[in-house]
Amino acid sequence: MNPMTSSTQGRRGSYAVGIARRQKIVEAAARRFALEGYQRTALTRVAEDVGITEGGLLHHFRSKKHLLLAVMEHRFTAEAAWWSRLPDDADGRDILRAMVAATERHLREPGLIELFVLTSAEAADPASAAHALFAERYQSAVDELARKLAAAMDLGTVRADTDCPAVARECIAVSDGLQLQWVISGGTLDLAEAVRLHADRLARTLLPDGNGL
Amino acid sequence: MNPMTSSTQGRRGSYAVGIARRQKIVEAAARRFALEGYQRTALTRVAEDVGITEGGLLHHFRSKKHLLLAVMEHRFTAEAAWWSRLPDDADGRDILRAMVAATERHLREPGLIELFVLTSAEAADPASAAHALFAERYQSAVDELARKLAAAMDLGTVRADTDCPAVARECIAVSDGLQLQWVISGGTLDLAEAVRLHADRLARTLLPDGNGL
DNA sequence: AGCGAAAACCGAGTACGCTAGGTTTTCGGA
DNA sequence: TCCGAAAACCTAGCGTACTCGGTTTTCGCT
Repeated sequence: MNPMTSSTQGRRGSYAVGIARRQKIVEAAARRFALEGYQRTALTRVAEDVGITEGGLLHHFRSKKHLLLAVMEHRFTAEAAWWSRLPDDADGRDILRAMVAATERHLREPGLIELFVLTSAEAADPASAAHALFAERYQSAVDELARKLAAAMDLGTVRADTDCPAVARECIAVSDGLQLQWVISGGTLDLAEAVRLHADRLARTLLPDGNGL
Repeated sequence: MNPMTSSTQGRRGSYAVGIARRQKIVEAAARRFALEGYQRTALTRVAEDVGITEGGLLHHFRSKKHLLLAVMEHRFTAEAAWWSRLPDDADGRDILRAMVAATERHLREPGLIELFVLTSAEAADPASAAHALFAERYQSAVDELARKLAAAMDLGTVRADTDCPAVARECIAVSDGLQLQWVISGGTLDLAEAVRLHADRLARTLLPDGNGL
């Protein structure tokens, strides 16, 4: 998965010092970004935190955006791991409830949603590195959710006439869109409740019994 | 509404040259941003376009972000004007159809969605100028939509047990979230169709006849 | 008409993101 | 063990966003 952590035949690969350094940098950056915001953190400060020069830091991460991306990549893998814990034979109601639970999880990690919104904007530029990562992340997120919905449909816990990929896309769109409204409201909006209301309404058209959550 | 366009007693206000200049600047910036992207446009280029210095430009717009904001403000007023054309006695189905029509409108304006996503991210910072504007815009957008839904409910074209503000928030969240997925997909995703599918599903729980669009 | 205050604009300087090239350090293999 | 190639790191310099004075232009008011 990661070609930098172990030497490939022919190529050299990273040294032990480099790997350790990169880890320190990501940790320091994550701390600074959450504390004082992405825009307001200077690369020099992060470099100072780990005891190297700005130029030295740029050797490991080609740009400030690449550094932000590395921070986000950590979060994404953690998120994917959490979702994979939802069993494949989960019924329709379980899946919708997981959407709400995921939102509650996000709310417990301070600064995460802000960083997510920021990276999203960066990914809008097709030339950026974030673009590729986000494109892949969204694809797999939608696919994974659609797959679980389709499995539930096979088991009869989701109505047979459901457009699973479309519902999956909608769920993720609602999650992202409401997160945006949440940050802009300054945390005033009851994000978890808003997601719950959507999932509840969705349940009434999706589940065979026609009831909510 | 705009204290700069007309002289208030005591204060001086802008000069005619200044107002004309600002307009030229916003036009030039909008062109550049759409053409070569926000990040890649240098303020100096925009200043050159209108025949002044970078310092001169910064006199009118305190920062590059403020300039972006001015561009977006134009779009927002145009958007609000479009929505106000939807009559107050529109029935539930009309309102949902308007959501789809609005999306199709956005798709016809190149670069607009990218700029929107970008400004959203900026607005995540409570200290930024975009924050205030977006907070206000979202509030009025949600309120306006909720109001129209409530009016339709009074006329019996939307089910009586509908949580209008929640539905309004959801519609806007879906729109924003899908726009994000659209830019990240590089325009591959059929945005209008995705919005239509959501509106259709919503119609089946919201409208008294229980049919789609 | 023309005074004067505020707007409009310029120019120099700063901080930061980033590039280019050179120097030092690491560490696999002879 | 120690050679040397690649990684790790630094220094110098450029472009850009932004600040801070100072200078010029506008235009309401007498």
